[in-house]
Amino acid sequence: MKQQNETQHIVRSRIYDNLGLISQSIASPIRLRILQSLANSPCTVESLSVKSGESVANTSQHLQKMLRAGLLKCERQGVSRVYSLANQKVLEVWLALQNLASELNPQIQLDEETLCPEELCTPLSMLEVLKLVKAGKATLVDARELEDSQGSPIHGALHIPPTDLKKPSTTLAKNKTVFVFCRGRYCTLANPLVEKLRDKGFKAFRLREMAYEIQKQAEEIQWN
Amino acid sequence: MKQQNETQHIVRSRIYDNLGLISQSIASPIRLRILQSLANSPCTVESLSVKSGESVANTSQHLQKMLRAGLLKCERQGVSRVYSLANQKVLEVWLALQNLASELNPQIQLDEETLCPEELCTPLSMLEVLKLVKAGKATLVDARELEDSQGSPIHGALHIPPTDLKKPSTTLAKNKTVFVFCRGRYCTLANPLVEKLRDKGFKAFRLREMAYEIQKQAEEIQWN
DNA sequence: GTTTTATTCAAGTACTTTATTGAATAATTG
DNA sequence: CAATTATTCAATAAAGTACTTGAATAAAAC
Repeated sequence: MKQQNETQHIVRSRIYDNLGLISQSIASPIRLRILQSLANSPCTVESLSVKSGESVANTSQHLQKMLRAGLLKCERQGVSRVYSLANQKVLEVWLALQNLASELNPQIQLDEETLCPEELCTPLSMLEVLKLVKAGKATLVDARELEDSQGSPIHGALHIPPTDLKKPSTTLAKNKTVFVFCRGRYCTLANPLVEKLRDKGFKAFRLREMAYEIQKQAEEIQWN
Repeated sequence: MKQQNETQHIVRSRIYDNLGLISQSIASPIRLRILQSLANSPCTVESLSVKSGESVANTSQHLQKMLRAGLLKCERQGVSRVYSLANQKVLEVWLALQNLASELNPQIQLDEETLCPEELCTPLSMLEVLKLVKAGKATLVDARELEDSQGSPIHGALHIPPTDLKKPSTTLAKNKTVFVFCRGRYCTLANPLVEKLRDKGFKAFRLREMAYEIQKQAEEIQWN
């Protein structure tokens, strides 16, 4: 009995040490940026280095830290190595952290409002939006870069990349409300598109959610 | 337009810095232990120091780190200060982290099995268990210490603290299955109780979930 | 109003993490 | 097979974090 308690104590310590390691491996602004990039599409070291604004060597080191903790996987593709999330649970932690932050910190609330103004956002819940889309009463638009749109495609969404802003190559049904999403609450790609569409007389709104959240919600609808 | 992009860049940097700060503030085995303790009931510095096995001064410093990040709140109660979670979103991050860890790391999977053996656990989902309990076909038992049971009481659960193991002061209906919960997947308080009940001829199982998860699920049932 | 109790603070040392540099590697291309 | 490309490695300096110690604080009890 005493021995058993000792074993439990050791095992528990090992668990908490491992949990510490995993949480350490996401605990840095740069690594969170990387995670956010990888949330949308797998990337090479160089492209992550550009996106995060860090040197290649530094980016590589951050990637390896997360790789060692098991958060990422890495595969060769020609000359490059392509990193991606090991697992969708990584995204769940990242989302939980975003939710926590915006609840805890008034500064973050203000900053989120700057990037993703209330006025542009729909008052509807994502569930309601998706139901409208499914019923053919609304159009869902993906405003992300081509790379991300291909990395995590959303079924039923029309892709209008930032490059198409000036010369919109697609025609949207005028009588349907348009809901635009991008890489989530800290991304502003959807904003100019919503504004442009409103100028043209559309009813247009942006969603705060990132593609993964939309995908997840859409899957849930399937089963009900 | 250029200026707007610059503003967005600054704002985004500030958000990521803040997110980094928050994630830093949970990234340590000791602080995760503290979080786990606080998930069940508010605690004084001294009791957390005992639970985590660290000196009072060190515990206090860890607490202040989380307090500064906004994760905790603190109020005086007589001579002592009582710390508690600022917000349930903190728990959501902690749970997401646990889920991630047990998916990523085979070592953690093994260790979890040691603390919370499959053989003791119910194959039913928590939703199914709660429905049985609600229908009066099963008994829900809280195996936590008195302090935790009072800190986060679960409506409809019968409390059998560890001290009651030898002289069970309560009588359970023999014809109902018994489901026991404690502080969650790294806690072993429920195990001896389940074994004891099985010896006595009960159908008894433990739940892996912590009180907060049970509470949350129970609330969801209310609305359906 | 002195003592007790619970907690924090300040200072110090040991350790870890970060970003930078330039060299090393290893698959691919010419 | 030499050159190119994408990435990692190794070494370093600077910054930040962790734990300990003993003193300081501040509310409560005597």
